[in-house]
Amino acid sequence: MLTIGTLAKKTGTKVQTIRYYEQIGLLPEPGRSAGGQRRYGDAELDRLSFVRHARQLGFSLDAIRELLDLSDHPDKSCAEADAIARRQLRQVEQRMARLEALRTELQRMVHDCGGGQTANCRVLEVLRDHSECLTDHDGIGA
Amino acid sequence: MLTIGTLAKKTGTKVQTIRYYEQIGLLPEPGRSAGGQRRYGDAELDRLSFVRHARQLGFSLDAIRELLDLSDHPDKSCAEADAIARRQLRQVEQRMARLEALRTELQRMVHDCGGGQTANCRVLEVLRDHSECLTDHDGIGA
DNA sequence: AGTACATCCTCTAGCTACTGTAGATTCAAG
DNA sequence: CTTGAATCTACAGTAGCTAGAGGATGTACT
Repeated sequence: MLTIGTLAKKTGTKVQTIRYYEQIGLLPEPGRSAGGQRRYGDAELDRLSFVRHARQLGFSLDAIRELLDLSDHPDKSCAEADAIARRQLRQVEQRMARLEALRTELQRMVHDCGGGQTANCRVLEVLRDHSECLTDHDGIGA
Repeated sequence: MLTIGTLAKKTGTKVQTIRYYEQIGLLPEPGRSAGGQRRYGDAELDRLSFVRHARQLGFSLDAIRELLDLSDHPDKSCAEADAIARRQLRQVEQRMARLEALRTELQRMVHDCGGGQTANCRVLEVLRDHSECLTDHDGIGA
């Protein structure tokens, strides 16, 4: 039986995050010690590892909820899990494309910066006037 | 003189977002009409455009605050603005590297999915067992 | 002048995915 | 039996907005 701290260490999760996952129903309520502290078994360890791994791959908690549900029903079709992963892949590719454009623009900004005074700073100039951009970036950072 | 709605349209910002920027001190309090509605001039339009453009390039509101401050003092050294932009560029490059790893992993997941039952679904298997990953992805989505 | 309707106002709450804090309790080692 | 680390609950806070309620204002038309 694992304490919440040990589980946290084993999965690279913060203790509070585990309690948060329990609160939002992503993890089941675990058993408790006589004194009321949470005690976990291997099933919970596996489930939390699954969640963390999916988070590292960028899946949202909602998507993970769906994946866990699929994982709990081995007779269901694989198609749904595949669809979720494909959706995730598309998102990742979109983010990469946006970042690519941002990188180009930022590189140009810092490259052109002569290091003089802000009055004619390239960085600020570009920010002031979008028309100076060579790329059409449209998304926010992510 | 522009109403908040017109300013919103011209800058591609939501009305609430403009009020939010004002609230957190990113935009100055504008003048008001007799009835108490906000009225904006060209200075505000420029400032908001600057903010939006920087946001599109992924700068945080805190970084934008710094950049605006530099922009307000044309005699200051350009070095700070350059440093902020370089920091941003580094972040973008880090995010890209992480996404690259995630994309590889996701591609492998969906490619290997045979479309059978979830019991032997490749997607779920990979999520269950990190050791099946070829890449070491460590960041969350962004 | 009256009326209809879009836009505006303030205020509050909600979103994602956590993270941090305070004050009290429990556990394990010596 | 004490000490100190870990745990408990509950609540507040983070970024960067977004949405809604309930009411006031602005403008165009008759």
